[in-house]
Amino acid sequence: MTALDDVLASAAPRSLARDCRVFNQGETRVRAHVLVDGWIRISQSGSDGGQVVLRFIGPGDIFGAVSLFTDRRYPADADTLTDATEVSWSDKALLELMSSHPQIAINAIRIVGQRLQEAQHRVRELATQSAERRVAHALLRLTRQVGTATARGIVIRFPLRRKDIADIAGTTLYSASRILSAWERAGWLKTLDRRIAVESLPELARIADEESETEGGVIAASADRHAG
Amino acid sequence: MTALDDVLASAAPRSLARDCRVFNQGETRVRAHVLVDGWIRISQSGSDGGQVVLRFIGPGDIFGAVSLFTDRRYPADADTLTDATEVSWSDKALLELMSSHPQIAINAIRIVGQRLQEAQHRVRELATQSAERRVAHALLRLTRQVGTATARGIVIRFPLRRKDIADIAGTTLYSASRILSAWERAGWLKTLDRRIAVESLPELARIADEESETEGGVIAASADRHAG
DNA sequence: GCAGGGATTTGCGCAACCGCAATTGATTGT
DNA sequence: ACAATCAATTGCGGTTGCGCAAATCCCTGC
Repeated sequence: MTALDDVLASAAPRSLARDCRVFNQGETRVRAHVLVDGWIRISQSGSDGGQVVLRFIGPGDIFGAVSLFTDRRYPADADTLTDATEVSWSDKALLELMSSHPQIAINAIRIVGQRLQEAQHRVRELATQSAERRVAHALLRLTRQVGTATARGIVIRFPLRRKDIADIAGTTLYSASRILSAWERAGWLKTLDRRIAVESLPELARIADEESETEGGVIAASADRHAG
Repeated sequence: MTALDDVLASAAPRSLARDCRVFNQGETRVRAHVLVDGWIRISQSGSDGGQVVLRFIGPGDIFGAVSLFTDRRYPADADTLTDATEVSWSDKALLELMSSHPQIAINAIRIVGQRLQEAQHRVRELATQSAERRVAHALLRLTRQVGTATARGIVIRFPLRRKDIADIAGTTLYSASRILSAWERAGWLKTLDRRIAVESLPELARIADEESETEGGVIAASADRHAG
């Protein structure tokens, strides 16, 4: 029997409607999931109200799997952003698969390792960079991961509220709103029906990478304009 | 041949002096390391000056291994905090070990998975909590990971500068200094020769967990005292 | 014991950013 | 079409925390 046969034999498929909870942070009946179709948001919230979006899951991505190896509780919430289809495996099935096909385990290390590096990169960003730069980075990553080139610019595949952007970039609803509407004013992007269309990637990249040479972001610049 | 025999046969041991660089961020001759003895600091710096401490490595911990599975560059710097001994494996040796002993790969997933969860937890902390709370959390983690109970309280095993604390908690040298000296004034800890001794864990835990009910940390409280 | 150099503290001013509150704009259900 | 709900914007004031600069502390080497 090939690895693929084994994998498929033990998989449990499921259909999910839009805007529904796939699993809850803290839940203990953990399974390893792979998204076949659609989009899912993984977010974590603290005992205080604080919340962050950890990542977006697209077709082909694994999610919820790490918890099988740690404390057997999901570390975050998963919500569908669109209609979606997933398959999942029990801990027992997954361990058997990995034992008989070590390459599966090795691939898993690659994936988890990449996410670890991303998370650590994000830790540095949050610890050292300004809110505006973080929003710029967040948008750049989104365009790369889930952007579609159109006549209006690069459109992000699913609707995002200001609060979502804030939770991705690690700032507040208000700051996110101010930053984004400043960029709209500058003509670098547009939001239409919660869907963000980036029209000038280079400008965002400039904000994101700038050596903070007191050139200031758009917010500071527009404040100057009011004063002058 | 047992798994352990295989592992030992392909290991390369090395001795390291204190305060020396084990590997550099970006280096491409990557190996998987295990620390046998001593302590190591893993830190990441950006093209701007920004720097964060990602974690401390103690006896028995793996480090630098994830890079074998991702882009084959170390994602951070590693420096010894004490004299140390490590063993390491080439990518080839590690992959062979994992292929012939899947349990090794599965254990690796557990370890990387735990670190991923820690990193994500830290992302949330940085995105949502105050600098003072983050310093409190950092100290609590340090006491748990590398604390020794003594007559003077729980002492952290290796010397830490204020800048180190700042890089761990994601704040600045100045803020870290103000926060820690406020806590010293309150009698909750002492620093002696760069070594921090925590005398009142409960107070730190209170700061770390408080629902931010405007009870305020020590900094705000002492400002009040000056004003009053 | 003394000079030198890093580490730390702290006053001060300032920039970033938070968050309420009020308004406007958009979306949905009946 | 209209009310009700939800999202977004923005003025304003307040807080946090950054960061320079100067003073002090403390360790190390001579």
